[in-house]
Amino acid sequence: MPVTIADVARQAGVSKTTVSRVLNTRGEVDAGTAARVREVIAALGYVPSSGAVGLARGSSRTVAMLTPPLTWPWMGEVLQGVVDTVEAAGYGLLLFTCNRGRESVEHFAGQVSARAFDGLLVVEPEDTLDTITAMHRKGLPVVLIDDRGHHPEFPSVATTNREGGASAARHLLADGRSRPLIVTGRPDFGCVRERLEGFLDVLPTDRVVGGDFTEVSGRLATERFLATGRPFDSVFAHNDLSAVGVLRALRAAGRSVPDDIAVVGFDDIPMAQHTEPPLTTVRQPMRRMGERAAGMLLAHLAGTPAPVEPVVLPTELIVRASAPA
Amino acid sequence: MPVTIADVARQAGVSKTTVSRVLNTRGEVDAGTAARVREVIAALGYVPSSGAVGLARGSSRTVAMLTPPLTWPWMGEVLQGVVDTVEAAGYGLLLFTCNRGRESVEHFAGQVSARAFDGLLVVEPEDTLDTITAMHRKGLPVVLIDDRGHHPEFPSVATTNREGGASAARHLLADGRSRPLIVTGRPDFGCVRERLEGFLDVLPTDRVVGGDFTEVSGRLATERFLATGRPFDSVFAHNDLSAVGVLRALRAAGRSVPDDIAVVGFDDIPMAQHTEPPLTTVRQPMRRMGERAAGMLLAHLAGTPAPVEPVVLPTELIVRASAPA
DNA sequence: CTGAAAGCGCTTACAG
DNA sequence: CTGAAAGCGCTTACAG
Repeated sequence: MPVTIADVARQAGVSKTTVSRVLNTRGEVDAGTAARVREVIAALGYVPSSGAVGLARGSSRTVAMLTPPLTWPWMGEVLQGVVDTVEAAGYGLLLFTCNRGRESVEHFAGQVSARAFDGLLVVEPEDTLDTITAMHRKGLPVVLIDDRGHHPEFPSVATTNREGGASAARHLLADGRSRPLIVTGRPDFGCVRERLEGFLDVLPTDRVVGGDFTEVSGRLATERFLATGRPFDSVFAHNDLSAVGVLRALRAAGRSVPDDIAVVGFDDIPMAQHTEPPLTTVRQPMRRMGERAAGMLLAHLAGTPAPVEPVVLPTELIVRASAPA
Repeated sequence: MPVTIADVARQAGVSKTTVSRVLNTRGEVDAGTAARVREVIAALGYVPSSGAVGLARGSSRTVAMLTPPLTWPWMGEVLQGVVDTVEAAGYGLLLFTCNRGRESVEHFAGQVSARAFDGLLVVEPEDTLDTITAMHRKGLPVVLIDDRGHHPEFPSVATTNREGGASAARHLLADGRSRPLIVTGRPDFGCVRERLEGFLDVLPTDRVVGGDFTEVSGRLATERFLATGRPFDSVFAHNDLSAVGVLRALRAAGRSVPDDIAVVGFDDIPMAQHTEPPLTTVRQPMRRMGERAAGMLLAHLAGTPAPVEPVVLPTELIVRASAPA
């Protein structure tokens, strides 16, 4: 039998109303009374039932997060940033991935309708965008962490993809590399276009081959380009995973990195430190993006409306052996 | 204004009791009445408020998970296994990491007392073990995913560390390697002792150096051992991260892998496929461990008590280039 | 088969 | 400064 507000009230010789008041630190309580109530609370180890509080107040002090597969190499950082921020605010975090298709989307939608949480954080919505849009229109506060598309309807957090691409180009240029090969991600992603444009602004080239962010695609793209015999002295891969494939293809072809070819990736996933050679890359501040998005959502719930314009956090070039300074 | 059970009752011309009965599919409702109520529910898009249901029933249909830092390379798999299982059961998953010391442990403890969830999954409890034990004694169902220590008080899921160590030894032996070096993890972890014992049973050696599961420790341990000049033809590292350090030290010393030295790790983190050469390793079924632990907790909540003995899932040797067959 | 009423544990006008 | 009462949206004996 957990202790309830009624137990505290009885024990302290006051009404439940008064206990509730000291709980919620409303000023209108006699200092002595308040002290006595607080003692009883401590003595009994009383903690208000979150369900009951939620029902009475009409909010749950819980936010939800909807993510792509958690095995993506940078999800850990994003999640950790979100969890830390949400925990620090005294909120709970409900996690959904909708990894199992329709059924899981429905379960998720059900939780929304059941008012199980007050706000929602979404990472890279893909096939859930319609569902989320509908929820948002019905009044659910939503913040996106999204690089792929631009959804002006939602507050969002992104990163400086364009400047990130430019920084990669400047780095290669400073090292005297003038004939880069670019291995892109899927061209329908906004981040891919921005990374490409930023790079091309600084270091124009027509050596551009398409990939899809997987290691295999990086390897194949490199092999295909090598087969053409066109010379190149560096590679800018649009994410680290495909850069790993690039490194592998270059090694298999007997090209030395960075002596023959310098390689720069994007993301700075944990693996980037451990490739051979370690990968120079444009770091996305995933943890800070998570913190920031969570902060915006929490602020919104507290009454501060989220910014209309996307919040854009800076990338940072991390120089390692695959493309030294 | 979300629609409530009262709206449905009014619209269908029945009492809230009856609506509740069809919601919870209790048999004692006239088929026609039930059908009518169901129509109204669909028409109104009614979903019961989870908070109100929880309060009335005294349970939340939510489980919590307490994890080490989410940036650990295998946490994504565990989490995904848990999320999938929990979602499929129609439960919510509340995520805690207690990453910020005392304060976050207190927040977590508060949520427990607030009965925000019905059961708890814990991954590798370290400094939270006391807190968890106390909660468990007060009646909170708990399942551990834990390799490190053995806590007979809790139901738990682990993996065949001993057999995993043995399989690594058999693999090396079959390849004609008879002088292994072992780079261990922290000796106070149960999994480390088991991996060591399993290996030594098959392939005894006194070439054992201590590490702590980090890449740096693997590198330093290897460097130190190389400095002694003692010959060895293979390395068994107690986890993949330290195996990455081993590979690096060997390369720096000009030893070829696997020609001079074969290397076997443990875990099969994503990075293991991308090292140079790719890492042969003993795979822990992290996702299935997550699924299984979640399944046990859910079953317990549904009335099937969890097994007293730890559930032990099999490891699997993954052969790659660092120690070919 | 169905409903009125009490209860889950809180909060919040309202009155004093 | 304090309390009685209603209400949040459900479920569940109890009675019929």
